[in-house]
Parts: sequence; structure tokens; C-alpha cells
Amino acid sequence: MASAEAAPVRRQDRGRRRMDQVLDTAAEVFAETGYEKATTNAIAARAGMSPGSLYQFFRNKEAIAEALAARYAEQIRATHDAAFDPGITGLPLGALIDRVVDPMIAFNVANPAAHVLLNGADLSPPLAARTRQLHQAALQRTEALVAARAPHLPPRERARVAEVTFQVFKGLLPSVLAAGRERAALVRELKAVLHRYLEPIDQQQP
Amino acid sequence: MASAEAAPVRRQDRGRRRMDQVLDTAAEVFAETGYEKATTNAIAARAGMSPGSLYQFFRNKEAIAEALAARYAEQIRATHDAAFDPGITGLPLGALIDRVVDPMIAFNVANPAAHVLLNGADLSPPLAARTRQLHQAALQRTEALVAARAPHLPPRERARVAEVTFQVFKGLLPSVLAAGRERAALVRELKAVLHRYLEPIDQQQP
Amino acid sequence: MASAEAAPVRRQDRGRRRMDQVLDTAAEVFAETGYEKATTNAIAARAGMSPGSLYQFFRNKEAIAEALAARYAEQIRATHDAAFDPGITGLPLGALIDRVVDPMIAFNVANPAAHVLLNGADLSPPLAARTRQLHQAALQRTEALVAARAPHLPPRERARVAEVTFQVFKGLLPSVLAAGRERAALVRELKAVLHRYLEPIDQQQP
Amino acid sequence: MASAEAAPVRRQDRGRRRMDQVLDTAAEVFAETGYEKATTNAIAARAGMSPGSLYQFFRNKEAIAEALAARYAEQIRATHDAAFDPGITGLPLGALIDRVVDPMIAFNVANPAAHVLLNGADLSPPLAARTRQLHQAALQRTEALVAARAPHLPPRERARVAEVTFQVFKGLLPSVLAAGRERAALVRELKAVLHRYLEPIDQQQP
DNA sequence: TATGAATGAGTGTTCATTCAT
DNA sequence: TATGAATGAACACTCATTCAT
Repeated sequence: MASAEAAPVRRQDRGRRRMDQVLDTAAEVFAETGYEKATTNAIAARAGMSPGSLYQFFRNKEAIAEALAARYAEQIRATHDAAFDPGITGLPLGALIDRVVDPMIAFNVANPAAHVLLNGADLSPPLAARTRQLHQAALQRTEALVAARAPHLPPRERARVAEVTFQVFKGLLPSVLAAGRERAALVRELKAVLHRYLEPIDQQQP
Repeated sequence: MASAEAAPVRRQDRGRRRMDQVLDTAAEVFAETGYEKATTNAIAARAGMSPGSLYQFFRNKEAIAEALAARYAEQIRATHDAAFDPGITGLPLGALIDRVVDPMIAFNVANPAAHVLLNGADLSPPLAARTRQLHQAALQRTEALVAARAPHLPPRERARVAEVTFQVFKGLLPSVLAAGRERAALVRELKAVLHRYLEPIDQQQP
Repeated sequence: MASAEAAPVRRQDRGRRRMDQVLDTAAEVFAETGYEKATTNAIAARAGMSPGSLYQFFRNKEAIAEALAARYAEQIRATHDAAFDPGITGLPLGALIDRVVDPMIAFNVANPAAHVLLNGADLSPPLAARTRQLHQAALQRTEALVAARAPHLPPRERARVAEVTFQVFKGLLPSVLAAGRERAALVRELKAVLHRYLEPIDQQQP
Repeated sequence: MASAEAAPVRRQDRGRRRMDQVLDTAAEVFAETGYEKATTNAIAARAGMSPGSLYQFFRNKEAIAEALAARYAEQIRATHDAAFDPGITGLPLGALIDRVVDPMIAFNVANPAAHVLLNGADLSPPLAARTRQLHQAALQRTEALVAARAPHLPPRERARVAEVTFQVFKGLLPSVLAAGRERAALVRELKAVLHRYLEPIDQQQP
């Protein structure tokens, strides 16, 4: 019967939920103070648990950031999977940019810690290596897009275009996140930058 | 006699030289390890002085970063003053971008700590506020440029264009700094982004 | 019915068996890592139970060591009871030493944790006091032996001889336990030390 | 002039004295509580300094124990160097044992922590490896002695005799250290054990 | 003025023990 | 009775900052 397995399953569920809770809290703290200044005790306290409990879920402070990065990478994947259906490649460039930029902006607005980990100014080398997967997750999506729209570009150049596109997005992101009333206008401007940059490369004909 | 006044002056001079020396060292350390991980003791040791002496020049660790930011702001001003002579406003857009981007890239290559302070992922809010002057120094120059080339834009929009232009530069800077053999190509790409973005706004007619 | 009483008895039995199981595991862990470094969680996990259950059997970590010491004391008693029958007192010294040393070596080889508790370098004073019963159990046996073979010795001196005999054994034990191929030779040497030490005191005449 | 160098020398001297002071304190604490239970903060407090200062002298807790072991090894060497003059080899066995045992007992009475480190029940493997030098320092002296007095023994057996001699001493040491009024009698007994053990091996003829 | 030893609050982390389920 | 998640005091260690010399 289901009840025979229910207890451990429920327990596992509770553990998972608690872990997610910790990650939520850690994301808040990282976003507010940066990775280095965030203290594990502060994260624990804010998650309503003791320091010891925190370490039941995560081996150490780095592991929290790693798990957060993995979670963000997964969400980026899901976001993109949702944004693209097979027929999208035929869209005009402006519409395509809307389809990619809008959910990514929404994701970053909802997850301000993602940008902290993506920037990783002070991250220790092993952590930086692990959070690079976040970078990779976003970059690969961009590259796939470029490949679809500019198949004539030699691979090296294509990679460079993807890198530039992604870094332009990342570079403008802090302003967008910090903006209040002006956010919509800034996003429009961001899209304009990308549109004008990519238009000459784009092969898609209307 | 002159020497009656020379001593204090010389002493002041020596203090100035020593302070610059500390800032040089601090820049190295910040660039290598990031602001948070940099220790004042390491800076002092590398500057060939005792921790106590360091604190004779700077109130605390933040003050070092602040002074460094001020110095960079000054250098940016000097760089730009050198790059622009009154006649520059008449240049074609591409040439103008070369005139601005090239020295700024050169400056950032020569001063990798500038970007650490500009990004300030983990910077404490009071420090972030003070290092923003670095941001402002660069941003104001950009804004003045935009004003000269796109005088028709309403001020609010002009500020936004400047902000976007600057953030695009800043966003691509890490890739440029990290690039080896590809740096020149990346810089060309950066210029392409800016050129295509600004061209429709630019009023300058040949 | 019998079953009315059988249940609690069986439960008690099960409890006893479980307790022995825990002690077996604890002995392993103590022998491997020493008392201080051994963690109660590790003992519980290796005994296939939860930390909470462990504390149902033992008040705290010290209590485990105490119970283990008590068990070892009991085993030493049993070992000796088996080794000595009333007629033993008449044996030549060498044979007598064989009869005592061999089973004690065997016991310590089989129970390496016994020596950890006997040495108790880092044991807290209250625990050291309690594990001294292990010491006492072995020491008393030795003293009884000395009393039988050297009845002429004043009690104070007799106690000293027993103490020295026992400490010589204890002192050489680690080497014996650590020895591989050389163990037999070392045991022979140990016996030689004891034989030469005790011979002048021994009253037994052939 | 001497004064030109006096300042750094005096500073060095002060540092040396302070380090010795720390080691003295650490020895006390190790002797009282064992290595594992000794806390660096307790050592610092008892040495009249802050935790931070402690770490200016020693990299970590292990380093304190290592330095202590090195110091003891050195003292053992000095003690032995003082005890043996070239002519000693001709002494009767009893006198020879007096010449070696008495200063070693005195050393261990004066330095009770030496025995804690020599036993090293809970010492971490890297530390145990380092404190083994203490073991070696004492063992090699013993072996040299055995070699001089029993040159006919095959090397393997000679090593075994040295090991046994040393372990007998080490095994009885705790009793000697713990003894009050009885210490002298116990030392006599220890010497008796050694004398009777070594006599048949000793080649020296009167 | 320069020194560098000294400080001590604060960090990440562990683990014996408890308690709601 | 058994569980194992939760606890929190304590630890080793760091580093910005101070101050006697």
C-alpha cells in the first residue's frame, strides 16, 4: 500500500522542502551581502534553524552556493525550454529577442542572487569553477540561438557573437535590476542594443 | 634658509610617494584576490611596510579602496582630457569610438583593479557608494559625448543611452581583459556593438 | 500463560543483545580512532541504529566507555578463572608465566579497544576513574598471583611487585599488538623480562 | 656597534622567550587534559595572551605539539650527552643503569607532557608521525647503549632488546610519575627489572 | 614617525545530546 | 520504543585594527 512508503517519502519530501528553504534564504543573503560577507550563521538564523542543521543539508558554505548555482542553471534550462518551441526559429529577430530576453529578465528579477554568483568577483577558484556552470548554461543557450540564425558564421566567430551577446545582457542586467520606474525603458534599450548588433548577422528573411 | 621649509615639504613628498606606493600594491592585491579576500597585512607586507604604518596613511581598509577609486577617477579624467581635443566632435562615429574605447581599454588593461572596484560584487554599501565615483567619472564622460552627438535627445533618454553605452563597455570588459590572442577581435566586436547601437542616434553628418 | 511474562523478558533479552552489539561497535571505533575522536554518531551508524536509540541504552558517550570497561573486566575475570585451577600454584615460574601471559595477550589481540581504555591518555578524569576498574581487574589478579608465589613479601612490597609486573606487561603490549611477524619473538622477550624479574622473588621450589 | 643590532636581536630574543613561554603553558595544559581536549584558547589564556597572538608563533594546534616534541627531543639529547662520557661504557651494569635512568626520570618528572606526546593515543597521524621523533630520540640512545654492552647480539635482536628496554621504562613511567612517597621505591624496582633483564645479555666483565 | 606584536570579535564547522514524531 | 532532524555550545583559526616602544 502507499502508506507503507508514505513515511519515508514524506520525510524525504520534508527534507527537500527544507533544503529549498535554505537555498531561498541563502539566495536572499547572498543577494544582499555578496558571497564572502554572507555568514553561514546568518543564513541559518534567517532560515529559522541552528547552524548545525544547516550543515545537515550542506557540507559547507561553498556547497550552498554550488547547489544554488545548480538550481539556477536548471531554472534557466526550464525557462528556455518553455520559451522555445520548434517553430520559433522562423520569428522575426525582434520577436525572437523578446522571447528570450523577457523571461531571462524575469528570472533575474526573481533571483537576484543568480547574478551575484554569475559575477563571482571574490569566489574561491573551486567555487568559481562550479558556478561557471551557471555561465555555461546561459551561454550555451545563446550560442545555440546564434547557430540557428547565423549558420554561415565560422564557429569561432559564432562563439564570439554568442559571448558578446550574453555579456551585453549580463552587463546591462544590474542596471535593469536596480531600475525602478525606468525598468521597462531600459529593457527596451537593451533589446535595441541586441537587435542592432545582431541584425546584420541574422540570416532569417521575412 | 630654504631648508627650513624644505624638510616638511620633503616629508610631505615622501608621504605622498609612500601613499602612492601603497595604492599600487593594494591595486595588485585587489586585482589578484578581490576586495574582500585581500588582507591589509598582505598589502602592508607587499608594500614593504608594517601594518601600523599602513594605518598612518589610511583610516581603514575601505579608505584604501576609496583612495584607489579616486585615483582611477582622476586617471580616467586625464585619459579623456588627452583623448579629446575640441575638434573631435566632428569625427565620424567609428573614429570617435576608437578614440574613446582604445584608451579606456588600455587603462583597464593597465589597471585591472579598477574593474574589481567598479563591479564591487561584495563591496559593503558605504564602500560601494564611494567607489561609485569611479562609475560616475566614466559615466559622465560618456554622457557628455552623447550630448554632443545626439543633442536632440531629451535629457532623460540621453542619460539612458549613456548608461547603456557604458554598461555595454563594462560588461564586455572582463572578456576583453581575460582574452589572450583574441583580444583584438573582441575589441573590434565591442566597437561593432557600440557603433550599431549608436549609429541611429548619432546626428553627426559627414 | 507463560507468554504474559515472556514478552518483557524477550524484550529485555533483545535490549541486552542490542546493547552488546553497540559495545562491539564502540570497541571497533574506539580501537580505530581513539576515545576522543570517536563520535557517538559514528558508533550509532555503524551499529545500524539512530543516535537517539544509542542514548536509550547509554546515558552518554562516557557511559559507553564505562560499560565497555566493565565488560572487559568481566572477560579478564573469566579468562583468569579459566586459566587457573587450584593446582596451578605448583607450576614452575616459566610455565606459570605462560599460563597467564598467553591468554592475556590473546585477549588484548582480540580486544584492541581494551588497551585504548586502559591507557586513557585523553580520558576525562571521571571516565579515567571509572575505566580504572579495568586496571584494577587485571592488577588484582596479578597481585593474587604474587601473593601465592611470594608469601614472604610484606604487603606493601607485594603490591609494588604486582604493579610493576602489570605495568611491564601493559608497557610492552602496544609493541606486541603492532608487531607482525615478530610478535612471537616479542612475546618471548616479554616473558623473559618477567621471568628474570620475578625469579629472585619466587619461593616455589621444584 | 652592538647597539646597531641590539634592537632586532632583543626583539628576536623576546619572541623566543615568548615562544618558550607558550610551550611551557601548552605543556602544562597537555599534561593536564591530554592533547585532544586541550584548547588553543585555553593555552593562550593561560599564557596570558590572546588567541590571535598564539597563532603568531604557531601555525596551528598541531604545530604547538610538534614544537614541544622537538624541544623534548633536544632535551633528551642534551640529557644523554651530559650523562655519557666516553669512559662510561666500562661501568658495572647497575651503575650504568643509574646513570641513564635517573636523569630520564628527572626529565619526565619535570616534563610530564613529554609522556602525553610519547603515548599519543589520539594524535592525528601527521602529528603522531612528528612526535615519533621523540620516541626515536629516546630509542636510539637506548639502542646505542645496548650495542655497546652486548656487541655479540645480532642487530635484529639488539633492536628488540632496545625496544623492550625502552618500553619497560615507558610502561613504568606513569606509575613513577603518579607515585608520591613511593616514588624512590618504584624507581628502584624499575631499575631492578632492567638490571635483571639485561644482566644475562651484558658482556661487560668487572 | 615607524614598527610589529598584540588584540579579540567573529568565522566556518563539529558533535554530543535532545525531542517531536 | 525507535527515529533522525534539530540543537547550540564550543572549537580552531583569521584578520582588521591598535598601541607600546
